[in-house]
Amino acid sequence: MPELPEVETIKNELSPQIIGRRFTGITVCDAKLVRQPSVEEFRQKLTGEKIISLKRRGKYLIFHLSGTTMLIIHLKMAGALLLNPEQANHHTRVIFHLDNGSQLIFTDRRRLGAIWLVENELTITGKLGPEPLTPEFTAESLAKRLQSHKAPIKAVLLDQAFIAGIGNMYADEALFAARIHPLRKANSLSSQEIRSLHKAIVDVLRSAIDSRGASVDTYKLPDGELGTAHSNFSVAHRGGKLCPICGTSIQRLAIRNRGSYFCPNCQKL
DNA sequence: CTTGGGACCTGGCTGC
DNA sequence: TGCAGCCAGGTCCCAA
Repeated sequence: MPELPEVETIKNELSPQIIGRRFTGITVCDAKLVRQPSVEEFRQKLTGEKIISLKRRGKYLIFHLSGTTMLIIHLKMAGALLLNPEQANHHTRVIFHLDNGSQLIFTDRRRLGAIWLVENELTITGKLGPEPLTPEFTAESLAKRLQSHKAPIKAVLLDQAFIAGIGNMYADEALFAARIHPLRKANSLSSQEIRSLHKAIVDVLRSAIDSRGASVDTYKLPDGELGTAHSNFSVAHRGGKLCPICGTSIQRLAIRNRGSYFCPNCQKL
């Protein structure tokens, strides 16, 4: 599932391949994924545009273009961006043709992904909370903002308006690393626990980026390779397996209809 | 404002 | 063997 480390990795590995290239044509195989504007307008406006830079905000990929618009892509659950894949993929939704003959292919088995072409990126990303890997994200700012939330800490970490980029896997991993039960009310954490959580969030995300993301389910890098961050997971996607610290069986709990994995011994309520 | 539940979407897996 | 139903989860929408 693409979360912050996966989208960051895609951005890093795609950038040198596509910066400076121009779109020579767009093939839309599944109109559902093009959210804005109409498919026809999308194709017309994007064709001929040059890619100036590639950025990430939360889990969104943002292509800055030579004209006044920008291309924004969200991979949601099962999306991937593949550059010149060797095999045809029957989940291909959109093909971006580049002026060096390359094809950038958006595949998405579950059709949940989304693409926009907008004048102002804030119409899409404006509601996002702080980026966890920037200096603005401190233990102090985290503590202050947690005070007004009494929902389970797991639910608050998944709220993109509270903090951008954390998804189900890395929320579970960060809470485990900080030894915090996912059902703890956000405003009940001690300042020591908040410092641990802040460090855990940063460590978990940085470590996953170092491993080029986690390839659970369908996540692939633009060159078709897999990330390895999932092999370092302690609890995420490890229901019934043993806690690497104490050997207790990892439990699953549904929070906001999301599977939450934790160690009942290391993360007590 | 915060919160929590359902919907979207497809495919792999499980159990009868 | 077939098939119903669960599970995976990022985000939007709506109701309380």
